[in-house]
Amino acid sequence: MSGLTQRKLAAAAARLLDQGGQEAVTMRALAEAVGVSHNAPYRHFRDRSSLLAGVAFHDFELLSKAFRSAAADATEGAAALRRAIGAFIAYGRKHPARYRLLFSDPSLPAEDELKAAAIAPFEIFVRIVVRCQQEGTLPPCDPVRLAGMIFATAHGAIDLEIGGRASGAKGLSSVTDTTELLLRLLKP
Amino acid sequence: MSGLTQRKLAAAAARLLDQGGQEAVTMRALAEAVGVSHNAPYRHFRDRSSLLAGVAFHDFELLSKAFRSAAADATEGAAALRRAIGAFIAYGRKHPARYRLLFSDPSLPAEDELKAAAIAPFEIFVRIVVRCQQEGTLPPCDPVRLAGMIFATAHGAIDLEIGGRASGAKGLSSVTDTTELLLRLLKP
DNA sequence: ACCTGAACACCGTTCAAGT
DNA sequence: ACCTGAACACCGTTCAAGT
Repeated sequence: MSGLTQRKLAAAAARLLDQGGQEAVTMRALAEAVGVSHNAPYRHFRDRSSLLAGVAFHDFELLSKAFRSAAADATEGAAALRRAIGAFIAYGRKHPARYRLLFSDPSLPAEDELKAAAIAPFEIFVRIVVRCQQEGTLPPCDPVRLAGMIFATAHGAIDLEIGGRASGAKGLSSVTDTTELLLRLLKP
Repeated sequence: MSGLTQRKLAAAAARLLDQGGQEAVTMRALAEAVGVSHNAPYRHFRDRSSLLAGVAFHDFELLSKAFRSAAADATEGAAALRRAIGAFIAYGRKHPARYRLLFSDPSLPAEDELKAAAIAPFEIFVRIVVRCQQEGTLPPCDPVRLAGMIFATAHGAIDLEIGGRASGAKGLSSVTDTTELLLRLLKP
């Protein structure tokens, strides 16, 4: 697991996702990008689906790191929450195809290792929400549900934007606007 | 436009989406489902992408109708809002692949006719939000932004659920829970 | 006008064979 | 152990030809 060639392949797949989206990630384009024969990737990944799972695993850890930094760098919970949401939005905008792979694509395999990596960022997010509740900047209620709700709003706004569904007429012109409005109205 | 065979093809495509998701909708499977040669669909749709656009157009109108019914059948704005959100959730759960096609898929073409159909349900949704504001069951602020925010939350929760990202640990076990929590916390 | 079969350039994946 | 070329069963799409 995770030998050098394997990591090189996953990195190349991430690049293909950024450049041309899901459909650009063909096993053959990947092989060519790395400079091997069209079927060599099968030595390192069972199939296309588990290659994408490898990219997703890496990126979930990346987001965990970003959320941890947000929590550590801010002195107040409210600031930590805004930084975490900001990192989430920035990732979605910079890497739309990878974002969808992580948070939307229903074909992503449900392996235990990947599921654990997927839950990690959310758990950090919950801890930030708890801090806000202790500070009194978020209402007192079940923190997991509250975090889930805020997370769903951010995800929905990001997904609508990168899917091109957030025309001005929809009041979703800015993802930051949407999440800011939510946080403002949630203030107790 | 919209001859009999064309509508039969779009209906068959919707069925394929429901049964096997995006990847099951191949021009060849579609042709077989309707009983014509593998390239006959090209007489009615420019390509696969515009076939999917045809399905999306039909479903946007379906949702507009559902939202209009929600608005008409309820005597109070708050009830209308819950019915509209309920219809939105029910559609997403019953037709996940079609839901993603309408609200997530970035490859959906950006034709004017389709964009108009896509905005229609949201405009009805905004009017319901305005009614809630007049009743005092939603806070007074820019209604389009508020509607956009509620819509984003519902979409995010639905998308996470049909993508299999809403394990219990995420506090997103029930989409209805998430939207209910939002509406409860938004009550002025 | 509408449909057909053949064809082209792609795919993912497998397999026997090489070093 | 790792890579290769050939092959298979699929795709979307085009085109010349039929009625």
